[in-house]
Amino acid sequence: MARKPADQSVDREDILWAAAEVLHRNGYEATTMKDIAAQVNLTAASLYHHFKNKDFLLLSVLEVGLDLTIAKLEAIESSDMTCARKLGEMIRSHVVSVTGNVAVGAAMVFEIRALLNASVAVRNGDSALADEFAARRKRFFARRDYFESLFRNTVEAGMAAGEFRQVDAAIVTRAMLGAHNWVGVWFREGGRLSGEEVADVMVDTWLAALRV
Amino acid sequence: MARKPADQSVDREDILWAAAEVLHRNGYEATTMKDIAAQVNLTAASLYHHFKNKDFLLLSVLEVGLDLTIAKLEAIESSDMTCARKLGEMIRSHVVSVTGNVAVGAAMVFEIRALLNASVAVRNGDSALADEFAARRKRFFARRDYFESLFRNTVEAGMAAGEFRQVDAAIVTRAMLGAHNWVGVWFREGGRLSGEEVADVMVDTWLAALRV
DNA sequence: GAGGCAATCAAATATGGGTTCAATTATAGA
DNA sequence: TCTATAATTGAACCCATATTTGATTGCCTC
Repeated sequence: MARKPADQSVDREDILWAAAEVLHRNGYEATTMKDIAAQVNLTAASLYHHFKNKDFLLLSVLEVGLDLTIAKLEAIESSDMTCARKLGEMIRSHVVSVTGNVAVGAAMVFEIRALLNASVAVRNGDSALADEFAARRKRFFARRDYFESLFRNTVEAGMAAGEFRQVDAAIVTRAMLGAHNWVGVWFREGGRLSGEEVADVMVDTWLAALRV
Repeated sequence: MARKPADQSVDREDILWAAAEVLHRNGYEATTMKDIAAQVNLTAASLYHHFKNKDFLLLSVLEVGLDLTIAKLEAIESSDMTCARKLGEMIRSHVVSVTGNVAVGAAMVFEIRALLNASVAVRNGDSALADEFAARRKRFFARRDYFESLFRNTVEAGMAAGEFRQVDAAIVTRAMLGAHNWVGVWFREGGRLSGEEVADVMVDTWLAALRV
């Protein structure tokens, strides 16, 4: 009943992935600290050694997922392909991310509302914690907006370059992201199509929607 | 502290809409019976006069939302327009539903997982209730599949008729529904575009994606 | 206007879940 | 080898929440 041997100990990372997994299955409110802990063979109490509380844990999951996705997108954006190529690669990358790690993908999508309501710190009356959380949450949403802008900018650039037809880039971008996010809901490993194949269909669909 | 005068009494319907509202704001698990009750000036206890328990209440909300949407879609499907016209109308109808009643729309989307996990009856050990719930839930999911099929069939019919290019109808349909569902997440009354206008963009986008 | 049903509530119950705490042990470094 | 630190735990705490119960009162019908 104490520290585990080094070869079976878990770190922050492990907990994050486990949490993503459980979060995907149950949703934030329905996910208990015990559930998450069980996934890594810990007790609920142990989680508090790694995270301040449940809200921070959730937020960390979302941050990690978002960062991973953004990193891939940035690499594509800074390449020198045509806008159409770029957009295609971005779509593929996003969809593959979602299918490859449904947990994080779905968490990203569905737990954001929980994040908005998050208020454990407030309930506790610990205003320092509450402030820190508010700040991090704000940063997260800013980053999510940035994520969205990577797609939107590419769409707009493509229109400017005459590669795409004229559309309401903001709405079309959100339609696109909605379609991708939704994949995390219905996609099942071992189904008719692989993640790559779903991604192919998406790329084809959106490029068709935008073709001049 | 008893029955309210007839002119201010609430019925099942009122509670359902109120619940949809709160559910949209907070999500299933974070929504308390008290929250819902407050929305209609009742106490939590009173809700149990109208619904067996929280799970049944949620399920009822989803059923109502789905039924409304399906009714509109069926009317369109049974008309004698071209497939393209039909699909356009279906998209418009769906998107307008979502923007016009974000509560139900979002509940539809986001609370389905809660529905999957729903287990109050089970927790209670009341197996009669559990069975009844399981049956209704099953029916709900069947109906949701039917809802999806209304779109998919139209896409397929359009392909067969040569109105649409050849695509993976199943995936494209889900992409479409994902895009629409997502509208419930970001749409805000009083934003740059009205619900109708958003619907227009969606129609345009999907018909473009499918045009030969 | 009496009886019965419908709708409501306050209060009590039970339980689950987040969180804290003090104690315990592995590990790394001196 | 000794010590400080990191990781982990069981148990306790506290509170919010779903649900039950029994009583109360408006309303409709005969």
